[in-house]
Amino acid sequence: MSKPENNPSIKCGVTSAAISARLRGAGLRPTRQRCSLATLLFGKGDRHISAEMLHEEAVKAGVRVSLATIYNTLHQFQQSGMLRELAIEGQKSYFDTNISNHNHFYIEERGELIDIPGDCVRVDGLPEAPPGMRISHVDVVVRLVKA
Amino acid sequence: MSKPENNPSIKCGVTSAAISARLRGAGLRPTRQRCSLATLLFGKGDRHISAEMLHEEAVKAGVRVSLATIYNTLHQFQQSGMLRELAIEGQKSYFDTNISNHNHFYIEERGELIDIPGDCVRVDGLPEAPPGMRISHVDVVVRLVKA
DNA sequence: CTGTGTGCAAACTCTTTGCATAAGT
DNA sequence: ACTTATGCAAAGAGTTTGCACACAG
Repeated sequence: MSKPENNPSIKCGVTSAAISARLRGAGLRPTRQRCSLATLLFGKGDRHISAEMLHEEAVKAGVRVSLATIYNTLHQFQQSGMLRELAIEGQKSYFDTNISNHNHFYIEERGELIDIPGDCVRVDGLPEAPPGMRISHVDVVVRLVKA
Repeated sequence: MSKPENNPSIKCGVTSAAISARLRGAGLRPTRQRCSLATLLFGKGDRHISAEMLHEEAVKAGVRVSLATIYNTLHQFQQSGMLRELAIEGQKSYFDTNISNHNHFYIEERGELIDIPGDCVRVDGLPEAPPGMRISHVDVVVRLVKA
C-alpha cells in the first residue's frame, strides 16, 4: 500500500528498507521475523503457502522463528491485506501472496493449486446480496481430476 | 426371509424401505445407523451440515450413534454421490445434501451458508484443464460482509 | 525505558484409527 | 455363520493460547 520513496540506502535485490516501510504502513512493527517472512513470502512472485511450508522455508533460510509466530504473522499480514486466505476444503490453511482478482484450479488428488488469471473468468447472473450485506469477494475454484 | 423392514424401535419412519433401497443401490448395507442418518439428512430438504451438527441431531432424535460413525457415514455418502463436501475455509467440514449444480453465499462473520440456485450463475472464460486433467466441478463462493 | 513481539509448550478443535463387540444377510 | 459396521477411546494433524523473556522505538 505504501508508495516507494526514493531512498538512497536501498540496494538491489531484497530491500529491507522497502519491506520495513511496507510493514510500517500496515501498522506492523518491522521486527526481524516479520521482515524475514515478508521477504520469503513476497520475494518470489505469486505463491500459495501454508504455515508449515513457510516455517520450513524460514528454517532452511536460517531464520530463527517459531511456528506460533508464523501463524501470528500470516494472520496479521492477511488482516493488513498483504495476503489472502484461500478457501479450499481440508484442514490446512493456505495463503495466497497474490491479492489481485484471480481464481484457481485445484487438483484434489495432489492438493495442488494453480492460478487462473483474473481477467479470464467472468461470472454472470449473481443474485443481489441479502439486505444489510454486500459482496466482498467471489471465489471460483475449478476442481480437476484425472481425465 | 423377504422382510425389508428391520428393528421397529428405530425412527426410520414410513420411508425406511425407500431409504434402504437407496443405500443398497449405493452399495451400502442399510444398517440402523445409516438409515437413521439418511433420514435425518434427506428428510428436511437441502441442508448444510457438519459432523458435529448431525451427531447432535441424531442424539436428540434418540438415535444411538457415535461421532466416529457419523464421520464414516458422511464420507461414505459423499463417495456414493449422495452428499457433496463443501469447500469453505475453516477447520470444520460441511456437507451439502443438495448435490445438484448450485452455488453459495458465505457470511464469513457468522459462518453461515445460503444456497444460490444453480441456474442463476454463469461462469464464462474458464481456461482449459491442463493436459491429462478434466474439470470435475466449479465451485463459486460469494463472500458477504456487512454493508 | 516501555510496550509490543516472540518462543515455547501445552491446550484445543476437528478428524481419523485400531480393535473388540454388535448387527445385517 | 460369515462379513461388514459400529462404539469407544486414544492418537493424530493443524491451530491457538498464556506467560516469561527479548527486542524495537
